[in-house]
Amino acid sequence: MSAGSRLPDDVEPDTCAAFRDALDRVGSKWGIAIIAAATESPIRFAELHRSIPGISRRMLTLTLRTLERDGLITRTVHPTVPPQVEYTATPLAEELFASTRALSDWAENNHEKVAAARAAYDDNEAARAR
Amino acid sequence: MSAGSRLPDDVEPDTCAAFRDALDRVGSKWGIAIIAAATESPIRFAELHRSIPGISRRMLTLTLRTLERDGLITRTVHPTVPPQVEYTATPLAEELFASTRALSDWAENNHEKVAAARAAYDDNEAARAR
DNA sequence: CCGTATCCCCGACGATACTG
DNA sequence: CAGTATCGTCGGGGATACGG
Repeated sequence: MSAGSRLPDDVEPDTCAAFRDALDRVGSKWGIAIIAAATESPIRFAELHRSIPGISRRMLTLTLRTLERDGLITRTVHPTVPPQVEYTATPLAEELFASTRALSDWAENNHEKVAAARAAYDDNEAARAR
Repeated sequence: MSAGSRLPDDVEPDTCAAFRDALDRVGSKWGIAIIAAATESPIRFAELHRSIPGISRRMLTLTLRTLERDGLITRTVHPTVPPQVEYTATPLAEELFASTRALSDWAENNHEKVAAARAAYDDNEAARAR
């Protein structure tokens, strides 16, 4: 975009800014799990709560609200007794979820390499401490 | 892996666990920016500090250590006076960075949709409050 | 030039109890 | 069933100052 600069090349701020932006949408502790659970079939609050181990009702509510606000989740209230509420991931969320795959795959494929690097690093540290 | 269950289909925990795992590596505030700045050419501490606006020396050091520990950044000390240290992203980090692209692209392409969704939601909220 | 050491703040998250 | 209210914790990250 810019003409050449003399510096060794500046960082592209746009790319990593966009990444941070994505994280603001889906980087929270439960965001992705909720979207994953709500893709392709509507799911009720209690089901959601059951299918995501460890989440509290509070965080479920909060995260759902954020996702809804960002247009990633649709909330449908059926005025029955007892009340019934269904959540569905929007197409936007499904695209987002798909874009997540590359990163997940990387993590899955390279988890061991990272673990090995850590072990080596920590070993070195321990040795240095002696 | 498991035989079929009767439930409406449980979430795949592996996928989103892997995503969370990736975030543990590169989800910190400055992680990606540092990797981006250190790809394809070694870069010195001070240069890094200059090319990433807003980062403190403290966070630069801390994040670099984590990345180094995970095998994503290589640290090379040249024993000169004054001291000179160069950081380079490893091939592993470059793969990781590449896997980041899909998400960044999504954010760039859909930023406006999200903004619109927010505006609509907040409008609704404001109306409901009256 | 390349970091470390301290102190502090704030927002994400969890636990628990209550409500329509 | 589907939330809300309140309180407390914990750690990431910023400001500042010092050291090799």
